[in-house]
Amino acid sequence: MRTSEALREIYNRLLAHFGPQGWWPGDSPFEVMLGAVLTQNTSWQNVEKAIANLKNEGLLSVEALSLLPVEKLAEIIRPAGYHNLKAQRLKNLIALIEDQGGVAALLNQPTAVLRELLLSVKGIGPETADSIVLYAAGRSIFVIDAYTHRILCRHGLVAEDCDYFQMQELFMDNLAEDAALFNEYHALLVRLGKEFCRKSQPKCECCPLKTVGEQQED
DNA sequence: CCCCAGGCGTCCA
DNA sequence: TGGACGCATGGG
Repeated sequence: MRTSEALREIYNRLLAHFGPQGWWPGDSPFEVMLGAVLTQNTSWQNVEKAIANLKNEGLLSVEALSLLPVEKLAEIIRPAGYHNLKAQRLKNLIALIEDQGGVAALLNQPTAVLRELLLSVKGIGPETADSIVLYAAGRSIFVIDAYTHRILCRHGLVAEDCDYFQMQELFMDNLAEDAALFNEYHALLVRLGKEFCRKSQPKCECCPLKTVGEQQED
């Protein structure tokens, strides 16, 4: 089975099994950007608490967060974990947004420029940058995360040492360039990961993908 | 008690 | 260039 066919088959099965995921969970591009930083190595459940705190404090704006001392911000986002680290990272992101003339102006930059601007922020790496490019700006870039890596490895589609950009190329070289497809695909991989492919479930039994790439039928 | 979660920067060989 | 480590809260 060719790679492009296998990736399509995986997508079709995930969509049939789970249905559309409606990502990203967030009410605005700005909230998506904050969530992308807050969810670094952290369960979304904890991120929701931090975002709820920000909303309750009326801090879900560039202006409010810009004026807020980093120590205060850290306390408010404490449930998301690494709060001191993430408070500074959010501040760094806010500084970029202001420097670029606001959220809309930043997100309207050409995709490659936007990506480089985000990566220039201390505390924003490939996954966080790509999450913002795809889910806040709506550009067709494929987001890779720990679940994606684990799923691809466990199904023998990539080697264990396959890095972020190799996995990203795997998807982007073998799928139509379609932001809606990339959006749903990544969300479905995370859904699959949460339910069937956590570290504590090494067998991946009952996984809806278990025969993809093999010759046998279901 | 343990392990783990939608990463990233730093340090060191 | 790449592997180990710190960062930290909350759930199972």
